[in-house]
Amino acid sequence: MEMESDDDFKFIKPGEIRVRIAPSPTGPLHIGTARTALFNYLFAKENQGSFILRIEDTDLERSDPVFEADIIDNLKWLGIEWNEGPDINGKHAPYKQSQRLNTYAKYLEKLLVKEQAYYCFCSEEELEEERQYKMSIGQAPIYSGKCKNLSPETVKNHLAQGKSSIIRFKTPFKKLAFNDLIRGKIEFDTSLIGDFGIAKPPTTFQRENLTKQQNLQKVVGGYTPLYNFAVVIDDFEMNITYVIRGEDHISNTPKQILIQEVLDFPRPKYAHLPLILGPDRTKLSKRHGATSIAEYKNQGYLPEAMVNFMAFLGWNPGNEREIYSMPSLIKEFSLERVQKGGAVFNIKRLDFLNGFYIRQRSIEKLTELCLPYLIEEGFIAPLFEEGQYPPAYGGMEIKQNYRISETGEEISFEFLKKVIGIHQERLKKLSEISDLADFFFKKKLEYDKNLLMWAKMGDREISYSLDRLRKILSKIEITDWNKENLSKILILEAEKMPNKGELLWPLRVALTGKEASAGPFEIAEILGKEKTLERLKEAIAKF
RNA sequence: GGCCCCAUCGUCUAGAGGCCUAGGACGUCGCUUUCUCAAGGCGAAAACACCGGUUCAAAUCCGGUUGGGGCCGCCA
Repeated sequence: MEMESDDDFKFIKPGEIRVRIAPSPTGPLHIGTARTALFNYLFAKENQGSFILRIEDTDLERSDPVFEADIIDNLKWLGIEWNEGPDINGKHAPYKQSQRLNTYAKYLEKLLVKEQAYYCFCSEEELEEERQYKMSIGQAPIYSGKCKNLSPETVKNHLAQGKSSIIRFKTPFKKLAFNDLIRGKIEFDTSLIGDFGIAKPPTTFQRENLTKQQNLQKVVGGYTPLYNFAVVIDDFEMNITYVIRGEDHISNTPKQILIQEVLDFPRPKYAHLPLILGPDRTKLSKRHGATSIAEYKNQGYLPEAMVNFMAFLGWNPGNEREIYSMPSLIKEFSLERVQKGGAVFNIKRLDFLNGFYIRQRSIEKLTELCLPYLIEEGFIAPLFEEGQYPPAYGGMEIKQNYRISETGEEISFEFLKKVIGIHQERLKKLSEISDLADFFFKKKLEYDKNLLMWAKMGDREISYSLDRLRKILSKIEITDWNKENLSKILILEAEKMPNKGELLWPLRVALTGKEASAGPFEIAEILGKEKTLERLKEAIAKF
């Protein structure tokens, strides 16, 4: 479905603030893109403006619908929603450049006719050589303009022969300045830019894919637009008033302004955000570790933590408050308070915020969030009637009964809530629940008997403590088996010892097999009398 | 190499000429609590890159130096 540019954006309100995020679907949603999206979103919301998602998929070979879906899903997961786009089933789809090729062709033709763009037949090898040479003699590595003055006949002949070419913009020489909302005046000498490419011929792959859906004849010679050109056309057509993007686009800005000027487009306001940096202070990239939002989501970071964290990468409200939800960010955000310098991605801070938000969640909600990790680990499996097992976890009802894989025992959602509940304040990310709570789902605990020893206890003392525990606990009625009672009785008993640890440490280790864990009383309560005694017996057997 | 951008604790930052003996947060360390680990409370160490200038007064303004980064694609 080709869109006709002339009618697409008729609904735009005059004076409206309009921003966009323009990711290319050549990889999953990157943390940097997400942060840029967030700043655009906050700015739009704060000003009752429009926030647009535009998928920049002109490079068909590198673009992948999988990544497009990833970008959309994760933007939504973060709570960053666009409010405009082609109507699909009553919902706004994102704009896609691949569906707007006719629009680009129209303007490309215009530039060609006005002789503000020209065909360049130089080979890529030739160009690369030129670049290297210019760099070696200390010059700006720009295109020489060799094909700029080719005669119309020569061009026609080359084209007729099918000689490979790209279309270049005829960069005028001038001093150019723009006002950056974050950095102030930025100046360029355009003679140092060179004639950059604005459209390339389609590859065979592209041609095959295009002919199915596009009216190729309408595209000038089948050329597809390149970034700097497509952006200018789209930002104009979509009436973008503020371009808020990463600092890495500063040097693209004069190119885009030049095209705007030639085409008589108004100039949007620009704001270039500082980059997100790795620990080595270079642009955050794959080699620094996880860079996609999806990876963080899978590790068990909460969207509110991600949003709070990303907002403070290069921005702060100017007061001492550090915890912000999306609505409060919308209220407080301002471009004026955005930093100029790059911000190092500090995972420790993200962990802190995530832990904080985990502690804010209700236990019920937290349990729902944690269960997938326990299922994934194979500790538990949802219970289903015969043949009812759904294909993927996604469609499943979470609040239901489960089966412990190792023991076959059936457990309720309420039981799991208790398990998660005692670990709430220990979790930094959801995925950690498996290591923290594994002992609830194991048939037999594996641990060294030395772990049972607290301080300077010897075998005799341990045996005594464990035996004592077994005796006392077995006398407690099952109806009295709760952490309050257990605590009352056991603390009293422990106080008879030289040190409480001599009784409580062995108990906790016997129940968990761990050096560090939640408290023994709450664990014993959840485990139940039978299992608690069983584990004590197993511990005693080690001596 | 050329052009552009940037510069306060390890990190994110407050600071718009005197409120600065430079504030907060994460992290680190200590104390507290405690059977352990967390969480919580209290506390500590920790920064204005350098050199000039302007000014009675500079982290704040100006110039330079140094350092760091980004971009220089038939990617976006």
